[in-house]
Amino acid sequence: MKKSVTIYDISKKLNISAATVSRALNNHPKISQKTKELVLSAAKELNYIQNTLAQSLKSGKTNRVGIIVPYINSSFFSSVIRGIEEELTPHGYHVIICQSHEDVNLEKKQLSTLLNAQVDGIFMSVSKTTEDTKHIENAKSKTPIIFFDRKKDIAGISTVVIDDYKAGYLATEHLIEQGCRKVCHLLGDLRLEIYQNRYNGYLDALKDNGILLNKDYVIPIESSVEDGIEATKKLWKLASPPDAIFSASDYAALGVCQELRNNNIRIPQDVTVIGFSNEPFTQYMELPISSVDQTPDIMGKISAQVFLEYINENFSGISIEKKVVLNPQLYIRESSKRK
Amino acid sequence: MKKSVTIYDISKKLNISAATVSRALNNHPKISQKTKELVLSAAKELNYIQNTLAQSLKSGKTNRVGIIVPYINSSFFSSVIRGIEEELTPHGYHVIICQSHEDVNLEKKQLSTLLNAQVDGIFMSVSKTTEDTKHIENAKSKTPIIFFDRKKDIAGISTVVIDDYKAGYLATEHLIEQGCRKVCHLLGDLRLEIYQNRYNGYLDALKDNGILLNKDYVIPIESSVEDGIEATKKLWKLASPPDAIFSASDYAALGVCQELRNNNIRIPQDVTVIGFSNEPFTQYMELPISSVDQTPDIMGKISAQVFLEYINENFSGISIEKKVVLNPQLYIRESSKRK
DNA sequence: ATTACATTTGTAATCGATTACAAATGTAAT
DNA sequence: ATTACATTTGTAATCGATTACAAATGTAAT
Repeated sequence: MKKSVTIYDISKKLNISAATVSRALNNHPKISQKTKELVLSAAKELNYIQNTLAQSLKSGKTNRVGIIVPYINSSFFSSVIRGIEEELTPHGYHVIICQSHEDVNLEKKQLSTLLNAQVDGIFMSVSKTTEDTKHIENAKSKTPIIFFDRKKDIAGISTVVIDDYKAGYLATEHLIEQGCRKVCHLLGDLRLEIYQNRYNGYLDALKDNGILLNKDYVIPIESSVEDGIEATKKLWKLASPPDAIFSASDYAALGVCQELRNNNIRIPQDVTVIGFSNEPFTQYMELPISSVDQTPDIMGKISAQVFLEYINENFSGISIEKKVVLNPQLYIRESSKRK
Repeated sequence: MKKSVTIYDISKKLNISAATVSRALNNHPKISQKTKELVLSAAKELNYIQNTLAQSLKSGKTNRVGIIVPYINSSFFSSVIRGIEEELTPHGYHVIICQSHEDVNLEKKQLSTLLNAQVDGIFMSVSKTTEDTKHIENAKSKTPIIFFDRKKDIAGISTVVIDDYKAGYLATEHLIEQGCRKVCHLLGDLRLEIYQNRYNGYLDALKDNGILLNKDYVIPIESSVEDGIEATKKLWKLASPPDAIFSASDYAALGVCQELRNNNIRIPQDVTVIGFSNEPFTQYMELPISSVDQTPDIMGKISAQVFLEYINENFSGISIEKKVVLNPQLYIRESSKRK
């Protein structure tokens, strides 16, 4: 380690006290203009870098927030992150991004790393394997936490999510409106609320349109191309294959489309397909895939705003948890457009 | 801010000194087993969290490294990040991810934020707009820096890259081997070395195969679907349109395929296409697109190893910069396979 | 009981920056 | 020159954890 330049080095050089240097660097009003200029130029000359560790230790504020997501390489999560960044950067915060890789143990580790790093707040979307939430409830007493998208019901934690129920309802209703009656659903991992809600939306849309649920038409999947292919194979072994597929995952919807094409089943004439998340590839396909957009940029921005409000409220002693629910946006493309 | 529990709280509770508490928590050999157990259980009871700010301030080591990438939502960069993480996490490091969004000013900011955060090292891939590198040379004297993929030539900075020249050469050669003679190149931003190298590989592969360069066949693009479409339009206005396209970007290659399909030009019969980066969508297309894989996971892992070696060497006083060059991998798919 | 030594714990300084309070210096009026 | 006040700077404690060195305590032999 290179020994770093401190305010003492500056103070020695200028024959003034470290306190004065500190004040000059922070543009304290009671320091004369002349001294400020001297200090600033000396700091530049010595290539001084403020040690934020020491500063944060003193102030109890790090101006750092943490974000824990299952993984960063999806359009959805990286867009939320960008939204949070864009909202917080102007307020002087900087963002630490951690991945849980869908593993609750890693999530615990990341959480405690962030707490150790004394972040001023944590944004998180829980992993699939997060069932017990003690680690989160525990962290809550140390620093404000905000859930986005994938939440757990914990008192005192604000949440920003989309209306997954409505999204599931609208997607299903859209397929029915295209003339489909045998609508099936590729169901996401029920350990996550979002998938339960999308499923509930699907169920109610069927009911409201007088369609009886066929349990064979509900197939649990992971969010992968392979699972989409497998699900399709299963469905077309049924006596009566479906004429519409609402997938809780874009990747699975992609697998569906591949498998249908391989079997010369036409989309959307024979089967309509809609996915979820509006991943960029859905619009790039030769046959663009319909999908539900979760407005991740807005989700990020609003999460950040909720955090900032919390920080301010907390100074004045108030502190109410917020529950923000955003509207999903359907993107209807060729895969489900029969007109 | 909630006031945090410190070792003093524990020491008061147990009527021992803070020094003993500190030693017990760090499993110091000269502390009796009984005391260690007492301290550990008291710490648990009080919900004690070690303040790494104070610890790092004392030790001069933060066990934190920074990564600066242009953006995180590409398969390439998120895979490199994951590679670095997987290699460093077992060594107790944790990773701060920053995005420059291709903006040198933001890059400067992120760099100084990381320096202020006293990271033990910085991994970076420079932005497109980084021409002047003073900020990086400056940072170099504060903390070890490692370039991956997008580097600048700065003495004393280790680099881990793929052989982009070879990649360009192999991709072009592959298209020629398929029987194509009118091979064109969608050229990336020349402010980045990687694109210059890919271009040079293209040029030499042409030359070695006795094909004269047609300057109309080299079209500068940004890495986007739109630019791929535009480039294709330009190319097919030529008297003699190409029969092969080597794109320095997968997204542009995708645009090419879309535009060709819209004009009923067959791939690979009429035109062969190969992209670059092996983004997941290339294999998911109905007509899968050939691409060059940059082995980002390996790039990440090796970058991390170079860092760890540096840290160790530095303790023994040695310090040699390393230049690692990885081999690109061609993934030949339908878009360029004429057999 | 005394001594010699090993084991365990405490004292106090330190990392770098901040800030309440005190002290020093400057300014203007008499 | 003295006084009263304003402006500027310094002293010293502090944030939380670590550690060299010193001190205290325990153990075993005489």
